[in-house]
Amino acid sequence: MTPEGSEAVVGGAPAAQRAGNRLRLAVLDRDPGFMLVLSNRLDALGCEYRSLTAPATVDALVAMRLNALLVDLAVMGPAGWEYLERVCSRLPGLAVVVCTGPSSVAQRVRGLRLGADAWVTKPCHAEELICVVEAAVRRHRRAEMPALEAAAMFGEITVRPDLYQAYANDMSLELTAREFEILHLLSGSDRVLRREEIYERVWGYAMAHGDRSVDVFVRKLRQKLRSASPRWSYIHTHFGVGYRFTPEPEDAGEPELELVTDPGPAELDTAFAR
Amino acid sequence: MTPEGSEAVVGGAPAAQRAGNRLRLAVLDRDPGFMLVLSNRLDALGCEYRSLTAPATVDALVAMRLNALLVDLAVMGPAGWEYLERVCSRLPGLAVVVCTGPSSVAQRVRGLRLGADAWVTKPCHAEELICVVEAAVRRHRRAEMPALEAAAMFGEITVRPDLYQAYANDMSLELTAREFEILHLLSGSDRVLRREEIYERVWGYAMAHGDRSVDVFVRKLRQKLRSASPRWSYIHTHFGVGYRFTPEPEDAGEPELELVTDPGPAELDTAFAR
DNA sequence: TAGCGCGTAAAGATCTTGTGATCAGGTTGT
DNA sequence: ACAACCTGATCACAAGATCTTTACGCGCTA
Repeated sequence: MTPEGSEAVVGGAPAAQRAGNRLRLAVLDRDPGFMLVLSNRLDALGCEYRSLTAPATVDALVAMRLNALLVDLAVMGPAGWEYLERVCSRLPGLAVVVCTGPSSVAQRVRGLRLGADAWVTKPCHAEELICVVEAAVRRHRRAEMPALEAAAMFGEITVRPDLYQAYANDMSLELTAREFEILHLLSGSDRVLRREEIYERVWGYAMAHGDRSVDVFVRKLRQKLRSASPRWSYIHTHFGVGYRFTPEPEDAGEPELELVTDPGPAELDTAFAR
Repeated sequence: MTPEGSEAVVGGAPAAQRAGNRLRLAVLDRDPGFMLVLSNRLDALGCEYRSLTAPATVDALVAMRLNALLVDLAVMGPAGWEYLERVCSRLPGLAVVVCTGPSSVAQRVRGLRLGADAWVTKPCHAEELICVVEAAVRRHRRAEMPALEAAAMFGEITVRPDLYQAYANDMSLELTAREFEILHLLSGSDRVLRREEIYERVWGYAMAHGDRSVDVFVRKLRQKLRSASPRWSYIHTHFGVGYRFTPEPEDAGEPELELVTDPGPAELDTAFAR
């Protein structure tokens, strides 16, 4: 498994995944004719792609910042199944489409069960194949879409996705790229986010067991948030679960009437009663 | 099975959320043989499905609370395209799989571009078809996650899966992660749950013989529930069996006009009383 | 009434998180 | 190309919070 020439095509992309609306695809296949036809279609669509002739490591795939992976299992023989499983489990956010020669129902079922999003049998039309890939990517993207770039304000903090920065009283918090991504993710959701979830959506792949990266970044964020807006608290810990973002004024001393601070159950639009 | 989607909406509701992990599928097809084979597989998987012989309106589909729609475009003829487009655009959270007879590349491309998640050509194997549907749903679920877990109310208690917490009168019960998991599990099921069952579903592995952890947690839960909602009892012991969750007003002497909570005949402890 | 299951309570073990520091790798400016 | 600088990944440790285990006595069933 050689991570040949795995430098990312585009270096500067600050965001891991919000890179763009365009398809970023890697094709693992050794059929020159197939690649030629496919390349023509991909070029015509102005799609960024990279062709591989040997399986890339998971880390290499991460570095490529892909939306989708198109793979011919024949390239790897029996080891292909393991590879498919590893890629799908480590990169749950990556659309994986298998395009390979004649196969049995059992094989296709196995591939799909391992996490592949689609299975296309060769020979096939490039146009159709690309549609299948796009359909798979479309799904994943729907999750990212709501993270549009509208500025939002929480307490004294303003989050500016267009500037990749957050502010308090017109003063920048001087967040680094990753810090901002985490703040942006948290602030865009009013529920508790588990660490694994945060990691997966920011780093782009599954979190290793015992990784404390999220904690460390939350600490840095809290530090900067506190020094910019001392009277508010924003990121709340849910022990054993994860973190939740909600601007709350720091109850500084006098206990006023009740702390109705909990916005939770007040608005159960979807509550059921029995 | 008849297309009356009412039970899903009005009914005992808590089922709606618990079933969140399972596939809820509607099949729009007129081929009896196809349906027969497919039904067998779906039954074997314990999957909830509904078969339709005529296109349902978008609103009807919403009422069915589906994860996926499997459709044979042949049922509608040329109008099928328009239907496909409308369903896909109005219900972006629904996985739509087309399974129809022989088609041209152009038709398949059109279907996928209109928003279908996959296109399977008949004749096909039921097993494979279901895998394709599951792959589409799997991908979808990632995007729909936040909306899936709805809040639920029992007596004076509100359970908020999105906040990993329960409330009574806008006040948090301060449940720990594990306490919440158990309450969530219990409240989602009307029947008596054996200790082993609870343990296995919360801890994730089999309970050791003689382990009292479940009892201890039930005690803590009862304590917090009682102090937050003294006039109700929620977790009931079934001696020698396990526990059952049902909100019941504490009949402290005079029977006031209570909710329709009728403990009498409703006490049929069946698995389907809902 | 005897035996077992269950409620209750507390102490100890274990797991989580907060925090500061260090190290390696990449980026920027010259 | 080189070097200063910045960022992100890990580690170790401490403080808490939570979970498990154990013990005892009462209530339920037979």
